[in-house]
Amino acid sequence: MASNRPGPNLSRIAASLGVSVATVSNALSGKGRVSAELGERIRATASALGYVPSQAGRALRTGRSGVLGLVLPDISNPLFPQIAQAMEYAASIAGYGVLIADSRGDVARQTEAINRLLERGVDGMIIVPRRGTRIADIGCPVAVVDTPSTPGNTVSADHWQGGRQIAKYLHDLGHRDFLLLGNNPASNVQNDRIGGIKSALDGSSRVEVLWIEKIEERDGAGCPLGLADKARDGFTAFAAVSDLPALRALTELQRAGVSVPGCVSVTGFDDLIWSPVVTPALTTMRMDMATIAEIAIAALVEAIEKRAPGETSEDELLSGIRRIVTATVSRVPMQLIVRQSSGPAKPGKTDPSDGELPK
Amino acid sequence: MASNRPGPNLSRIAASLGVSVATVSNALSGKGRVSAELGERIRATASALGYVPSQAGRALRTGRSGVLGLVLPDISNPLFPQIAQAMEYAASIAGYGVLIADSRGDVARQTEAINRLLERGVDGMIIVPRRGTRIADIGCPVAVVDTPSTPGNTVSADHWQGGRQIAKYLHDLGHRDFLLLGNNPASNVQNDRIGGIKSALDGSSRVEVLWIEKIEERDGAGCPLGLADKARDGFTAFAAVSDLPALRALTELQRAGVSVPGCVSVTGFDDLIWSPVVTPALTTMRMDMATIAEIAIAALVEAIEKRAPGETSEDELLSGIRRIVTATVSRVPMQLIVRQSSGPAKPGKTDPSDGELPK
DNA sequence: AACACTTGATTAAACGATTAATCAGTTGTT
DNA sequence: AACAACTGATTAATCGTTTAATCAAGTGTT
Repeated sequence: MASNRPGPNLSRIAASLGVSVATVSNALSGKGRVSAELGERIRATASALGYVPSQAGRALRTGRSGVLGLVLPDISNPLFPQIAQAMEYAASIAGYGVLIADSRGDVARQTEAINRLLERGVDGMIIVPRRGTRIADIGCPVAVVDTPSTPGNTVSADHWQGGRQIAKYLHDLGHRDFLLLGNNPASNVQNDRIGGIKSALDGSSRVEVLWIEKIEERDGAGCPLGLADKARDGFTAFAAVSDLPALRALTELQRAGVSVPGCVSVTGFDDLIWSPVVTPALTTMRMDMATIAEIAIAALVEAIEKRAPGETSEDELLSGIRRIVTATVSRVPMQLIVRQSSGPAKPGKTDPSDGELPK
Repeated sequence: MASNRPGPNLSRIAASLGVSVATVSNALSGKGRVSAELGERIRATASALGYVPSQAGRALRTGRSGVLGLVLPDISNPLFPQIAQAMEYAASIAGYGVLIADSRGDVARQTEAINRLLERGVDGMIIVPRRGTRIADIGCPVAVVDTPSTPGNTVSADHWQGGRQIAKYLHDLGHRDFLLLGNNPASNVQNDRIGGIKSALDGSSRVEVLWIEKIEERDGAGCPLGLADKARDGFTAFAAVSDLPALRALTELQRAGVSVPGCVSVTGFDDLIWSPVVTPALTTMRMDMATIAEIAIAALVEAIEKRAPGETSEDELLSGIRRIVTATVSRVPMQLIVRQSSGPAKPGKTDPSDGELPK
């Protein structure tokens, strides 16, 4: 009997005040011409009746759903909570909802996930690409959050600068022998971080890079990385390009009796959930996700809302080239978080028996 | 000039075949009466033109958006990637999209987040409540994923059984002195896990519970938990109710020179991302998120789709009481993942110098 | 041949909001 | 006084889909 959608609609408000729906719509959107007095009365009864505009009706008419898609091809990424939280917050401030899409780590299914979002009529998408995948042209504005060195990147943390900063910090502590730990050399983010670290270290330092996935291909997943041997070889700074390999390094070294930070220092990137609670707590570089999300969403929303209906001519021109939005600020500085896993480099050979600073 | 939504709509297909839109709609949905031959022709041209139905139009007409809301009040929870991934997958199979909502850990903002979802017209929601928050009646079907002991729980892992299982495993290894590590006693999930563990240990074992947040209230966040002292007191099994405290215990013990699993065993819950890669890799209990998500989504979808339009009478009856959906299977078994952080209990006093099995 | 069914299609009315076009008054200008 | 300009409101069309109601034609029964 009753209408299947709960709550009042525009016409119910209009009827209860004896005015037309158009006037109610105008009053609530503030667009047409409505007298101040009537406008006030309309707003009052609208909120009294608990009016909630129907997104479906609005979407149908305006052609905009008010929803953005968030594509994280590597959803198992421990950064996901941070990203999702920041994006959802920034989007909700801008009046948008966030629809998630997952391609279960499979690069081929990334397209499928994107299509699902398009079918749901998202107005734009935020894509955090997996390992430098290039984003093909899709039918809506896209913000790409990867790394500044990637062509087409909209906004991201300044991974290179982050690398320089952690390198400088360790160098200032006296470290001259750096073992860098990465997962996969195909990752633009990891390469930038490593590039930044290397660029900050002049010829006075020794730098070696260990790619974990390559080692695992040979020795199996979860295999030991032989870091204690590296410590014996004189490496004192174990700088991982993410907190996951940093944690791996920390536990492997600890297990082998190498004291951290007594003998060697271990640092990470991203300030993941566990970094403050492990012992010793992890020194790391944090991304300013809130700012990154804010910029990405703002750029996206601008691209969505500036396109007045019926600009297909210019649109066609753009779509052939790219629909990837740009932002004036595209690199957001990273922040050094100093905790207990890093300390002054011990002069001379590493001695597993010293440096047990308790606490 | 051109229509602002790209791609063809029903009427374009209808026009190009010289039939009515209703016939096209019937053919594509398979609902009305259409001759087999024409139906085939319609489907062919629809896919040839790349027809994608407008969710907005459909939503407006049917009153259903095809979108579910996912509410995770504690989004910084490291389980989030697992949950989001599983839910999104199960939902996409059922033809639904997933809109995320975050209340930034703030219990008060949970209502706000739920309202945002309602305003976007979600057809139902999955709520993973924060620490036993009771879900008030909201305007749509809700699936609650918490713990079987919570009233109103739709489906969840069988945390109690998981506790029994890990306890039995450790007991069989010879452990008799258990230190259980939890974060917060207000969490139903953690209490159930602890309850399960305790229930599996008869009088022959010593069991003590450490609530980390209580210790941190006194000593500050990230403070040492004094676990090495506990090991000295004779505790050999450190069973945490989540992998985060387990990792904390592991690193704190290692740092203090207590060998794991040589001197003591450490176990966790949830099989979080880092569990396989730390040294020693963490023995833990895994939830079957895929199954949980499948059940939750199925129950939700059934509640959504069974409600024929205009059942407000019965609806009113229900809404006053509860709109929380139920599933026939409400507890999903957990799975023991044995890795290297657990081993046989050493008889006699703990000696920090032994048990360095280098794998 | 008159009638009832079935089949295959069309017509038309929603769903709820937005907005261009229009209209009736009122005020202002010359 | 006549006309323009402005104000405050209404009318009506539109977005794309679904679906109940209707209709025309063919089939079968008596």
